[in-house]
Amino acid sequence: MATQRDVARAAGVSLAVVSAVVNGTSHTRMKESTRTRVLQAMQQLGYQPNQTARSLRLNQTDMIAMILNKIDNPVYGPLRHGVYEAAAEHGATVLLGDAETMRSGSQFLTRLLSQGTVDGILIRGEGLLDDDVMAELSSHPKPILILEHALDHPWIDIDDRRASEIATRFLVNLHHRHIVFVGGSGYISQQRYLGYQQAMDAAGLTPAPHLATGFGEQAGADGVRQAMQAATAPTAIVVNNIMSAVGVLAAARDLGIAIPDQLSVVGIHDVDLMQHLRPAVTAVRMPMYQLGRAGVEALYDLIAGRPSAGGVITDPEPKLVIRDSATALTRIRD
Amino acid sequence: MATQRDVARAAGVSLAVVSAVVNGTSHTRMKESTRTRVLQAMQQLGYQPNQTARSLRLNQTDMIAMILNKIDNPVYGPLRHGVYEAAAEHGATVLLGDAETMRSGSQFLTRLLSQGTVDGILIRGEGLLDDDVMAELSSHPKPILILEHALDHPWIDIDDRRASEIATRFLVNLHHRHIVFVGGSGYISQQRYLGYQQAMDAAGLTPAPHLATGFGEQAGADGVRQAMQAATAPTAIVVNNIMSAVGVLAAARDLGIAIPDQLSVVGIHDVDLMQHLRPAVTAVRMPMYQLGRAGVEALYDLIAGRPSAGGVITDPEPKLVIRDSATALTRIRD
DNA sequence: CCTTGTTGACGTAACGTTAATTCAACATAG
DNA sequence: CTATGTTGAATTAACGTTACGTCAACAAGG
Repeated sequence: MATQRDVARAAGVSLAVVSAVVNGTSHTRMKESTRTRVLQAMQQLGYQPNQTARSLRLNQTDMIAMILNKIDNPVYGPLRHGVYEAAAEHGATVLLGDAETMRSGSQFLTRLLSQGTVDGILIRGEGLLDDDVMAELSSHPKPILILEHALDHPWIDIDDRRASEIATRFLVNLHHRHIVFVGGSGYISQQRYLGYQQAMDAAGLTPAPHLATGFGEQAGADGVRQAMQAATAPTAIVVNNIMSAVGVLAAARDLGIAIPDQLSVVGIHDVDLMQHLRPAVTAVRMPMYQLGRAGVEALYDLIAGRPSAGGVITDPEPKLVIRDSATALTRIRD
Repeated sequence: MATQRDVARAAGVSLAVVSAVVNGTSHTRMKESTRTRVLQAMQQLGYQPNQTARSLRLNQTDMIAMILNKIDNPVYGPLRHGVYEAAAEHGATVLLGDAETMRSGSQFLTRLLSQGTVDGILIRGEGLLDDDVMAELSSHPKPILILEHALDHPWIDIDDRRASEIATRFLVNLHHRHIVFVGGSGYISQQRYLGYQQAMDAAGLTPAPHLATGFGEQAGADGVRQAMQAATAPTAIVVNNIMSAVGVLAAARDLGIAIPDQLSVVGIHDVDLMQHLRPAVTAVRMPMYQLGRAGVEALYDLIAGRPSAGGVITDPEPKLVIRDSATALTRIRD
């Protein structure tokens, strides 16, 4: 492939001029005629800049890594979009990795740890990374930003507590009194349980214990089964994880429980799928796209050595999307 | 950060020795004691190799790009796993891009086209890339492998025709006679329609015209609605796209059609979600993981200048996973 | 004794880019 | 006419690696 040297030779100018043309440096000036001559030579030779050489020289790769705990989770779709978009605006490309494969010594981790791979790292799912992996990453000279609540790193997160509070309050307003929270483990589930608790308390209702069955479809199914075994079965469920909601629907059908007539369901996080399920699932939409964008901006603040704006995103609030899986309780029970 | 030069100084050896220790070169030899001294110095200084410099020197980045037409499609989960795994075995990292954002002049495309970004490119969804984008990519000196049927490039694909043939034959064996194919546009849908046609012909049945409603949930719903409007409504449907199957279930429910009692449904491609829907969806599992692995291997053949094994993957055959969405037709209609 | 081979290492030239430094040619002001 | 600027460019030193070529020291074989 043609290099700047070839272009310089073809255009009859020095290397410096070609470089200046390539990235519009003001320091090395030239006549407009020279510029076009260089541009023509580039065209003719099919010159393509060499990223590697550029990165070496500038000590900057224009790549950032994003590590997700479960890359397949559809809630990450908008997050990824936000990150890709914002990264592109910064002229950067995204290297996507899965937390599950990030073991110590793995190819991806080794790559990340080596110099000149990425300019910064975004992580969602810090809790799922082994401690030694986090330690290795932390020793990396490039900045790290966590896309959830964190203690040892700059972070930015969505308002999980508020989301479940909104979901719970919605059910309270539909006259439900026995509402249960089907959740999982970890800080995020805990926050969501807190929001549930808060809304229950505010309504003068007794919060049920946290049914921490885990993540995913099976967890939702398990949650429903456990909940329905209680002395007084709940009339409504707040589901921690949107994929769990799928399991909740399945388990309810299997148990012969009609949704929403016998059991109302509200999910946290909204994905396209929810509107195509039957019944379509009422869910709280979280600003994942904005989280992605804000994460990249904060990371670039860090990269530039500027103070980075972190904390919980409150501007686009979690938003309830009402569909068919929750309905008002007409027959008051106790 | 410490460089090889620093390590060399600390260990009292030359640069060449450090480099040899780092990548086990046989040309430059050394005493075992020297080797351990270098290793110790590395440890002490926290030396991390610089990928960028390495790439520049070797003209090889140990990265490959994978471009998917709809990155969020869950059927790509196993494909991605296969690609990531096989790439890691080759010491390479994967740069994931979405065909939707690959416009001419976009950040990602520009990056791909520049030298020293990736060693090769994997594409699924060639048809969705603009012609000028494909032309630009093709002019790239690094090899390109298409993960579906292609004319202008080496390719490797799954057996779509066989898949729908299997699905259709299954329904035929359940005594269905009015079977319809809900599909979309493009080569893949066409192949699947062909498989359907083939199975229908083999059973002496008349294939219905291709109901090409597109991709995704809405397409599935549209397909059902159209199919049920026919003079003789079908008793079974083969759904081209797995996400369409979700839409089929929803539309059937909305129309008051019981699945599988009034309408049997078989999907092509299987994803976790299918077993959690109600009814759980009978589907043909495609070897997407193997496609990913085989794609990487073929790409590395190309990179090494070896002849690459392409064509349709037949070893793990498409496999029917029987669940609850299809049942035998007992009441013979006409 | 010289020749040949082996062990263990060193020096250095690239790879392609960027940016600091230098400089010739010419114009303008005093 | 000289001093001072400006325009338009060329030279060159890195950035961190890798691998080729070289070489000293020593051993063994004739």
